[in-house]
Amino acid sequence: MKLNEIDQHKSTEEIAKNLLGCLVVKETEAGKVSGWIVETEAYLGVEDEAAHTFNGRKTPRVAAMYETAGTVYIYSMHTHHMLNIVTQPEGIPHAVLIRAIEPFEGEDLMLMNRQKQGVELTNGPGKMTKAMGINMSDNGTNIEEKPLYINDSLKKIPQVIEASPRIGIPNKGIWTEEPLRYTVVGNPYVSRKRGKVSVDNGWKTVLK
DNA sequence: CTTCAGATCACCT
DNA sequence: GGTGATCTGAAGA
Repeated sequence: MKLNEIDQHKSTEEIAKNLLGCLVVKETEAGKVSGWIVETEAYLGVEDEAAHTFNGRKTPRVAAMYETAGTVYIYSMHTHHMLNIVTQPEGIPHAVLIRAIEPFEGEDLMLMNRQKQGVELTNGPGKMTKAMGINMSDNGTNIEEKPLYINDSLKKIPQVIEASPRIGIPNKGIWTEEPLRYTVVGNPYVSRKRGKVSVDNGWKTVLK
């Protein structure tokens, strides 16, 4: 499948916004799980102090970041995994972190993986990867191919997209405050959410 | 409701 | 040996 959202001519910030509303799908032996992306963050390669590739750092762990657009980069930390998608041509280590999803298919499988209910199922980067069964075996694979892929033919459109500072980035100069985090306003699965939930979970009504 | 410490480990220095 | 792109449960306001 060809992904319109990952166009190498677009900026990483633009792609981060376009990915909101896309469906992430993981197919495992146990079954299929999927959910709509409701929260992303942009990481801007060598100049971004908050990125793992700041100042051109290139170690085995971050190697996938330097691959072509659409490559999956998994970062593990504190026994949690985080899902990233490379956004630029080979050699330019920009990526978008998928921070939260709204469950669609396979919610029963997510419940088994997480032992949590409601928004706690997928409202954070480590939570959604655990719920969907995403792990290091997905590192370096392509987001346009199974078993982990994005389906943009069922895309939802956010009513309002909000930009805010990224989470967990202290003491990184201007990069701590830079609004590179994008959320679907009013969606209950957005992490660290305050305020109330919108009708339709913040999605525009489908008019087809 | 909000804040905070501890878990726990791969990877870097 | 030190450090996190986090999560959780417990304690405080």
